[in-house]
Amino acid sequence: MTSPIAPESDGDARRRPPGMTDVARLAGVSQKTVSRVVNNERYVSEELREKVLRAAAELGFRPNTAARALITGRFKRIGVVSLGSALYGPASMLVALERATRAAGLSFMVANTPEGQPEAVQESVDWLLAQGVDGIILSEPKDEGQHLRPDAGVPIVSLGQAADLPAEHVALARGRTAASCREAVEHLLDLGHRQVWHIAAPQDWWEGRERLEGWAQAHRARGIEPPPPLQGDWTPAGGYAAGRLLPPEATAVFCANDDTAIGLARALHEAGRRVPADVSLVGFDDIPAAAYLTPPLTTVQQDFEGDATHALEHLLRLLPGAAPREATPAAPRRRLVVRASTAPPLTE
Amino acid sequence: MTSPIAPESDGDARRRPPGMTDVARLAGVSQKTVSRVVNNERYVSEELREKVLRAAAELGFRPNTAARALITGRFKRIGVVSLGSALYGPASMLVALERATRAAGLSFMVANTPEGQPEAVQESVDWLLAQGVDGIILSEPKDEGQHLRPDAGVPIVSLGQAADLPAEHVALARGRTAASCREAVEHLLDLGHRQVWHIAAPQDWWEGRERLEGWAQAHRARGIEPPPPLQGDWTPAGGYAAGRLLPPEATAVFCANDDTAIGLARALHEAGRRVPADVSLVGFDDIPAAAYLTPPLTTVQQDFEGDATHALEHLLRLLPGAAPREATPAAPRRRLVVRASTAPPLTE
DNA sequence: AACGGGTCTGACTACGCTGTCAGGCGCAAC
DNA sequence: GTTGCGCCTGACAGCGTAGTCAGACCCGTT
Repeated sequence: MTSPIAPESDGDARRRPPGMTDVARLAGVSQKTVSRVVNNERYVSEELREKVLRAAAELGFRPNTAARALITGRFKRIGVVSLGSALYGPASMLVALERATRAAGLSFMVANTPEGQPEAVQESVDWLLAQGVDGIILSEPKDEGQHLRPDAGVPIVSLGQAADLPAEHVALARGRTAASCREAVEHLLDLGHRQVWHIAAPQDWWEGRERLEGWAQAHRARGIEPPPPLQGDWTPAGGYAAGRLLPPEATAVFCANDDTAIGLARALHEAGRRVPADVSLVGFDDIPAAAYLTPPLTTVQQDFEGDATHALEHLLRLLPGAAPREATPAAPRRRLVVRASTAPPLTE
Repeated sequence: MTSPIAPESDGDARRRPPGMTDVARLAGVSQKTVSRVVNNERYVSEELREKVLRAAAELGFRPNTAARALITGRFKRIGVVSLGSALYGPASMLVALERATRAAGLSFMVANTPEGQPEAVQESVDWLLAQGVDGIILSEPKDEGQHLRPDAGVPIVSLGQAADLPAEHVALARGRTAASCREAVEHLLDLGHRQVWHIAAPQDWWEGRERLEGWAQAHRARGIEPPPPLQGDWTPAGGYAAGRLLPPEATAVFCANDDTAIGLARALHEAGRRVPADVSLVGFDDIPAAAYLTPPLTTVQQDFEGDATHALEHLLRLLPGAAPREATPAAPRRRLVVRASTAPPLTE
């Protein structure tokens, strides 16, 4: 700023970050050779390789992903559509997906669906496509993913059901959740309960529907008519509200998730009904707090890491140029964790 | 597949997505005009604009962000370094940051730090820089962010303390958490408790240190010597373990977070001590379950949305070409929510 | 009639990188 | 001595977009 006339003084000019050309000049090689070193291509002498690496380190060179993506047409990035929610389940799934993605050398971008908008999923997909992704995972547990335009141009897989997608784009086997729920309800029936009530998740979440379905299946398999389901909303508040509607003759309840069970437990406590003596409770998720509630909560433990890895591998298999991968090691498992919130019904 | 010899038949050839050139050809204009329309530049006649938009829609044109980033040098993307954790606090902050970022028209990329690695934060920052971001927010609540190389080339702001960063890169005022904690502890002292115990978070988290600091401050302000803090780890399990070490004379405990309080409550229950009659409990976070525990938990409610918006605006102000923004509307607030887990000590 | 300025449009170029291709070298096979 | 083939290197083109600049046109003013 000493000489107002000096054009673009070199001092504080916003200098662009170094490129391969700069590295090449410093190392005394061609730009293409730098490219080869950076990408670990064959046919570079050890001598030049080291010279290039030294020059790159000295300049603090970082390859420009935009330029690379422009020419290769690949972003090495996958997008995830998720409900914007800090609920334990969705949040854990996101963490697991991020871990799996990065382990695969890909980057990871989330788009949360604004709540309550009918076209929210399509909008998030568009957003991800606009940002540039090679594939999309719908972690969105609601139904809105059912109506996607088919012209995305990249593979899309769903963690659950999504009517519009071809069957091979559904990453996790349908009915898996239902089977776990069925097991949980059977545990209660085995204890001697005549029937098991259910505080359901919203039925426009497919995950919620599956949990209800498994609960109903367990009854029907034994020729029992399930009681009418109560309506929850995944939250403790919803569980509490539903709990106040629970009829006095109920002796066992299967909740759509642990948070619901917490709310229900509170409602029961206020009504003077003891858990598990008067009412047995089963949740779903095995949140960290579940083992430390009073009483500790019987629940179904999920395998988010396994699910995430499974879904990602499924997606990678659909990507162009996918190496033919061997069969997925093992389907993720869920298991019932029996704690003190379940007991046989009181014999009167 | 009918003719195995046909070289690259046009049918299923992976055709690249349409570009501005294709749109231009269809609309009968130059590529530059398409660029102008897409970017809402001035000096395009309404007639051409509509023709271009029609052509773009017909081809399903999506601007190529890689090419745009290549030429502008900006990615319109910010990165967030976070602990990979589904803990309520971190997860809520991520959701809030995503929302704020997208509202600002930017995209958003998370890098979770692998646990337990000393250089984890630097590594995540490098990862984000390699992906291409215009700025970075450290949501990482641990200390490892203190030793960042200064040559990032993009602005970095921290949600908390990070010794290496210039002061103006710390987005949230230091001591804010401490003040809230102090208020929580004062609530207990005001109820008549002689002293308040603390189950601390790990002290290599600055957030954990601040919570301990506020607790200690509340004592010292009244000339009381605080009891030695017990060591927790944010989890119910940690709270439970610490709770078993809580001396019998303790009548009030301030927990580093709600999960810790849940574990502590369990330990107290097993020891036959009632909450709040024998021991009062205060948590931190106001997780959704807090109001539905038995007893409902007194706790400090956070303002993740506010914090996220605040931090993002702080970052945007550091970006080159930042419009001079008016002062941030209002500092995010936290407030104490008093529920049934706190009461005066029993008068013996 | 000539001029100046605002409006509109397109040709050209550069961004940083990877793909393609050609060429030089050394070595073994004929 | 020639040929052929691996190994190594660099020149060149081009990915899809935005910046620059020149030019065409229209208008109102001198």
